[in-house]
Amino acid sequence: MSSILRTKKIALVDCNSFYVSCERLFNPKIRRKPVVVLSNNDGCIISRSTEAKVLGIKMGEPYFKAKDIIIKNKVEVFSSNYSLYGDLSRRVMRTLKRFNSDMEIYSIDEAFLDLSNFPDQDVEKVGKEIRETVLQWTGIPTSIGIAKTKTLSKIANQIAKKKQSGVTSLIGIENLDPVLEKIEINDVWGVGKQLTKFYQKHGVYNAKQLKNKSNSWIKKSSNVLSSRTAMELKGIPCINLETTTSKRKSCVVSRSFGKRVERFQELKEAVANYCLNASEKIRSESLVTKAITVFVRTSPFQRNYGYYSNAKTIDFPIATNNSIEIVKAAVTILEGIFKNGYQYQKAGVMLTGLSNANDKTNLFSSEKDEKISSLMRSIDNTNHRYGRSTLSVASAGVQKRWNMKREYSSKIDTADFYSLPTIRAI
DNA sequence: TCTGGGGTCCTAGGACCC
DNA sequence: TCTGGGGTCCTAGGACCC
Repeated sequence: MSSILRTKKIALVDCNSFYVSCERLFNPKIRRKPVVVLSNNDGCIISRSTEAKVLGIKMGEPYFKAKDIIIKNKVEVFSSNYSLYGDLSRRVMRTLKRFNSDMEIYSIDEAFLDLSNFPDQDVEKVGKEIRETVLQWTGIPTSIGIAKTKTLSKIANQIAKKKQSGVTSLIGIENLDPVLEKIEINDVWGVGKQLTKFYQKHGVYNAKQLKNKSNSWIKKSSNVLSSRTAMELKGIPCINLETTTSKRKSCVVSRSFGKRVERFQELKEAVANYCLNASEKIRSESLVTKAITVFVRTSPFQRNYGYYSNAKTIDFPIATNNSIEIVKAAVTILEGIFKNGYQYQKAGVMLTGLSNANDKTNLFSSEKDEKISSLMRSIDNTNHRYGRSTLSVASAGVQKRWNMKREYSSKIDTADFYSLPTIRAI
């Protein structure tokens, strides 16, 4: 049959409690215990094992609020270790690529696969094979949902999470209404807090009800994104698989401080460090930036003690990825927005209007530029070999009292050969 | 007294995602 | 006492132009 008549079959592979699973890989003692992983600065809970979810610990909950439950139930706590998670993520994605299907890496722990080339009746079996392979090769457990559209595969995935087999296919089911009826509106992909409120006001409480709303009503009262979501619930693909990794459009580096910061000098050091980090990132992707924004703010949770938040942007005359130039601009902005007498909690830099460094319009125009560019290259190489910030600029400082809090780090580095886990063949 | 209308481009802010 | 970080896209509204 022609490919036009063939149904789309999209699989969503999602790693279960990904960060927790990563930590468990290197620490078998916590396999069946409740475990949570904290965000930067040990601020919030961002990954929970099933056992931790059962205890009522909420996603995104501030750590200090959950501390009572955590201590009482001897929950294992970890500070986040992004280089470890990133490394394991790459291993999972490499394994998925072996299945030779079109693939979109959607986030650190999720990927969509196009399984349209398999016959309808085979996809569930294929799903199980993928799941077993990933588990065996990387040690990471996944859930897989398969359906005609991305939005439906998200729903299939939610169902798969609750099943022993970890795989759910909605392919070949004539009437999905009984399934969609059980999915609360806020659990639909693309429906957040605000839309949930809006839909509920209009009597839409589950996925089936949204599916049955008229497209024109949705478009008129919300926007095209919402109408796409509803179409996808009907089984009509509107959101394509993004198989080519397009270049990013912006780059943000921001951190909350381990301690409140009041002095300009310390703020300047922090911002300079974020700039070095961001410019190195865009250089590694051969990008240049058109503008930089710097922002500072005090804690939004203590608005009564004098809240202050400000941001400003500077445009570069010529798009650049030169650390020195970027730090200079950032410091200029900071001088403009810094105010004495506030306890700053967070600062960040944002590089926007990114474009390809090799574009004709961005060509280096002078010998001096060529020198700077080669200087940047050698800084990056040295830092890569001897660890970040071996080479830095003067304003970046050395004390870093504002640095993050990470009390519960597992200190596992997969670049260190001896901490690699051994995966047994089953 | 009374002051058009429509197009384009840009930006800030909001909403969403993981 | 203690509340993450990094993205994308859309829309409304202002500036500007003819």
